Amino acid sequence: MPSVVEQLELLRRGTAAVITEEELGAKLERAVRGGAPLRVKVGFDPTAPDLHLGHTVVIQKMRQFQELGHEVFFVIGDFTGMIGDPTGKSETRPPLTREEIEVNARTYREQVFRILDPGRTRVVFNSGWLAPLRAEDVVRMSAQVTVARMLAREDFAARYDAQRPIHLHEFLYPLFQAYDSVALRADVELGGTDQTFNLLVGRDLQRALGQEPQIAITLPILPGLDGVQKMSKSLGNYVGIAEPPGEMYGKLMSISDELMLLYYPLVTALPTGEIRGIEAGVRAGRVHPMDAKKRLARTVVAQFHGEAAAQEAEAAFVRQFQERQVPQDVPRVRYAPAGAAVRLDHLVAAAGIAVSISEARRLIQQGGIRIDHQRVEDPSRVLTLKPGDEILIQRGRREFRIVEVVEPAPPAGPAGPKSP
RNA sequence: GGGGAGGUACCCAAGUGGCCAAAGGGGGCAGACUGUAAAUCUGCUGGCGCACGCCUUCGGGGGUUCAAAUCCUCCCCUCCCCA
Repeated sequence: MPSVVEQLELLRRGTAAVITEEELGAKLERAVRGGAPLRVKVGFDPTAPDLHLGHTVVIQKMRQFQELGHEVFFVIGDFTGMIGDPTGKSETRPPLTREEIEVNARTYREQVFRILDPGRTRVVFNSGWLAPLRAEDVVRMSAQVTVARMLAREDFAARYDAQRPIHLHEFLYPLFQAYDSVALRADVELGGTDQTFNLLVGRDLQRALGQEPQIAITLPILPGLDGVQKMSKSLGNYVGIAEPPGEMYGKLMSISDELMLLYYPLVTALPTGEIRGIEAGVRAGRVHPMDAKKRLARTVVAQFHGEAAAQEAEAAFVRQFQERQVPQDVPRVRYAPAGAAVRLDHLVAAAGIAVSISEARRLIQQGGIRIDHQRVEDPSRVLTLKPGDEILIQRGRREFRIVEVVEPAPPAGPAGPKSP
């Protein structure tokens, strides 16, 4: 195990706060001497079926602990998931069902080992110790925190001020999370800066129950692709770590230059010096921001899919968006028209590229649709189709669909239910 | 337990009998500009019909009216103040 100084140096990197560094040093000191590795805990709500880049900021820190020889506990909050973490939320979350939690937990597990070392990760479910708690235990825990302190939390305060509901059980969330630390005898808990309060409650509860308090390490929250709100699945501004390389690459290329510079230190493992160099180059105009962004996208894709896939994603990106070529893997849709004559708007809707005929009409009228590379403007235009025809439909710049015309369906009617 | 304020489309929010498929903003989509940038500008943003037409939608049910998001009634939900 590396020296305390070396460990501290690495672990401190990229963090928002370490509460407290002295205590962390002391714990590391003991670990180095006695050899007992630190017990590092991170909790995840099994709400999002997809892990995204935002999660990886924390997961990469977990990985560092592992590399230093410590033990990492990946806590799946299957019990607390039924409450729903109110952190940062402007309203009560709907509770998850047992089944949803199980499905989500499984996907979590699959995804997290793209980064973590399975050999040094203990995946645990907090229902294991939370479900058996007695009312008495809950009462005792609740006595540790005052309502005023809860209301000091910005998210709760905001809701309170806005006269929005805050349900009593939401107050229990930080407590239960804190109890996870007690149950695991955690030495360290990691989380985003929005978790600060919860992590601190963990320290309080441990102290109250006679344990040495954990070190709370917070990491910056990764902004979403919009650059405004934090990255989250439900806001749709995310890059999932299980997404195909092309998707990932494309999403990263669409972010603003400012955001790109912010992403570099948070989502890549590139050496600090190198990142500084890129930033300086961009700011001085020596490096074209687009090239810097391509590098970011390539680096991230390579992290999850390998170097080859990253190269391929970049090549495909250049072909499709810079050279304006049609991508190779255009989804194909079979279409059985009711007759030989088909109106454009119907065709576009049937291809699944517009959600309704009305939407198709609007898109066409606005010049957003190309048929076989030709922009079309009259939604009422009639095409004559025969089985075997193939039509390339393009919506905007990034959506393509190839419609294969097949034998007209029997009487039933047109309707082109397409494959997913 | 008493008093008061509310529930409008994806979100926020106007609208208090017909001119309301419902102002405005956000978000989203498309177009222009570009580096798929971002920012900005323009258009669109319930469904079905080519269309001035029809259908569904203002917490839920029932009612008044030629006509309801708007009036009445019952129910559900939220917030505030007092106890």
